[in-house]
Amino acid sequence: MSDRPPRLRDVARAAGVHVATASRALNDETASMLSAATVERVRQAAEALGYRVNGMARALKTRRSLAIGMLVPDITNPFFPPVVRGAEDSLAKAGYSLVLANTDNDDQRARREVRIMLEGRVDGLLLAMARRRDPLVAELSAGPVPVVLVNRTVDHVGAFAVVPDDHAGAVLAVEHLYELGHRRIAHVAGPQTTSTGARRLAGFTQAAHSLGVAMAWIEAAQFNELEGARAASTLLRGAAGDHPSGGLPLGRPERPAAVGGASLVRPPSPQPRPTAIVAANDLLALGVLDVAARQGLACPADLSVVGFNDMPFVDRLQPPLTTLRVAEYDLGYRAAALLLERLDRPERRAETLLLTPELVVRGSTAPPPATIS
Amino acid sequence: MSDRPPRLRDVARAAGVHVATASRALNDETASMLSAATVERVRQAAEALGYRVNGMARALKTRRSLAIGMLVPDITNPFFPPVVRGAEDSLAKAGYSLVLANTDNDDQRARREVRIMLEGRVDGLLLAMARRRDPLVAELSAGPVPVVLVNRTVDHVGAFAVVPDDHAGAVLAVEHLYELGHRRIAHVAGPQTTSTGARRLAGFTQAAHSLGVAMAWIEAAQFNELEGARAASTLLRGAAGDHPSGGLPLGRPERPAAVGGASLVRPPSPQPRPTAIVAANDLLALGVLDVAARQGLACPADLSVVGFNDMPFVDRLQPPLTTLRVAEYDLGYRAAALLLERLDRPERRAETLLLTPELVVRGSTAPPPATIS
DNA sequence: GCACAGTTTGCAATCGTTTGTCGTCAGCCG
DNA sequence: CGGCTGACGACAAACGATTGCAAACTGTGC
Repeated sequence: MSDRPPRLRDVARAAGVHVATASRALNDETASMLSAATVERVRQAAEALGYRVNGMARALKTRRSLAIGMLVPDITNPFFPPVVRGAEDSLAKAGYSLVLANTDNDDQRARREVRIMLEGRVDGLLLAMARRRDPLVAELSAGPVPVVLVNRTVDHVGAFAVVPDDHAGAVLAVEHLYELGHRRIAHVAGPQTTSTGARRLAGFTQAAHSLGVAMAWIEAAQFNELEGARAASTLLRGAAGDHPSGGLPLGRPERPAAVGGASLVRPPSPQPRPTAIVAANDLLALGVLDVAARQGLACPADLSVVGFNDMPFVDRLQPPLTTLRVAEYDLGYRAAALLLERLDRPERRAETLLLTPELVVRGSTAPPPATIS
Repeated sequence: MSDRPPRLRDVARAAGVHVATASRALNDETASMLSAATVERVRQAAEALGYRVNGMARALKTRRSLAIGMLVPDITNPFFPPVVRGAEDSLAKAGYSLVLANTDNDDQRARREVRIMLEGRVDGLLLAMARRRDPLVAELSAGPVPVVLVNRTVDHVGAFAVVPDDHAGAVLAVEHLYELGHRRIAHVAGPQTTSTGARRLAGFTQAAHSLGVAMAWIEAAQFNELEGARAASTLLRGAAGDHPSGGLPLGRPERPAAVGGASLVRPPSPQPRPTAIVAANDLLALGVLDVAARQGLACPADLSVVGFNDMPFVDRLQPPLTTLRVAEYDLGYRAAALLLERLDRPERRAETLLLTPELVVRGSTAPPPATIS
């Protein structure tokens, strides 16, 4: 208790060898240089003394901390725990530790955390909070440690990233609604500063356009229920404008003018309201459902709603939410695996891995109400 | 890119001072030993070179890594993210990093993670996975770094812990049901190997006893929906036994004999089924609701259900769940704060902080159905 | 019996800081 | 003018491992 923990020197002395020999004996890669007897003797001594290698000293010498830093906007958002879990499992398997920090989408806080992590000499960074043009991500990518983006990526080419195929997912959602008979579909888009927000919108508009359905969309300022409700109340105020010319450039929709946090592609006009809404994620969908209920619209009888992500427990809502399942665990797992690979092969070329979402049809989508129109 | 990052030596040379002087200039506590001019000159040089202190070297010298390890059973369980978040916020404020690992309630995995963390020389440990008699926790408490338990504690006295007042919470739940008119109340108890499971059961039985209501309870093997369903199906099979003599010793109920993972305090007898069920946590409550629905029992008309924890989204279930809100964020925040204090004052005496839960009445509880009995 | 090859092991430098101790120098008072 | 007192800053010794290189030792073949 009072005496300090044993050092390698103590082990060496106990085993009657030099400290260098002890080091080699304890290290699996170098143990083969030594005779089996010596290795055994050293290991016994280490065991007996309760020796534990000093990671700081080792890291200082080897320039490897065996730690990876991960930045998420907010672990409290139900989307992220599985991602973190996947990353942790992947890293643990390789003997790495996960250092976690929340950024709250706050650039200042993110920079602070990054500085601490970099000073702590993490070997790499997993970033789940990237914006499409993110100066911090740009700096970091040019920095001393390899970076892999998760879930959200940047517009700039040349990043390492593991993200869901947002575009394809949105197309799936629209096609599903189309097949049910919907011809007026709206989208509550996520913040267009994020790749997820932008690509889902792009997929939505492209699918709507190529299927020839009337559409409208609004950008939510954040991925949360409040913003979802705000957007929905505009969309459902009989305000859904017909927007047949909506094909935006694939994957890079232009940013619409924002109006008080939410923006309209077309000014409200006395058009019939949409019969279905695709939300850019489940949290937004929850907001939509709230507003619909408040306005006396039954889901799915009067309004179909599709979410995105298949967060835990959305299958237990009333009605259970139709949504796009993205393999969150895999997102984290693959991203961490990619990062670990890069540590070994630094010359590796940039690559983006797209994970295809799966449409999960539940109770919140149904054929549109029969109308005279 | 190709050249190594600048070292303190480089900064010192650029500023024209000795490396020791540079070190002091960059350190807020020691900067006062130097003239203002020198400090300024060194800081300018550091800034210009983009100097970043090498945490490994510093940690090696100071024996402080500025990192805290945290072990949770599974970050994917919605209860834990707020706890982790609270801990991270608390630590970040003090300049510490959070190293996170999942144990899956697996002792082997936990030991592995702990070893890695200790080798990485974390300064302290936050443990959210303790069992009532946990040899690992015992070893760790006697180990080289301070330990603070979160959410779950151990039976052995002398631990540092921040946990919800489980006993009081369970009493609140029973009293609430009693006031609604319920006189036959059952409990789906959590695993009795955990303090949360045991103390909630103790509170339940004590309250039931002192109010003189008929009660029964079953132990679930784990805190999840499946086990909740299993327990409920037994409890609702008209199998709820009258159990007036159930007062168990306060805070330390004896472990009942387990029967295939779930155990009955009394063998099933043809008694009327309970009109209300208190579940030891929200996940178990979800399982109860599933079974009730499957058996055609309406909640709350035929059966009232109370959960525990107020997990995210249980307010959006149908019906919204009545539950006990424990301040999860605070749990993590306070635990981390306590740990940090211990780092400064190692002689500090053990203490347990109990956070009182708050009863949140929602739609899943109502007066019992009027019966002839 | 010796040179040589091959295997083991020891030596010592190094990683980048922090910090106790000691010199130096300027200013001030007597 | 000399000695004393602080204030600054430099020296050098750690912290505990890893690793290139060289020495020592073992056995073998001639």
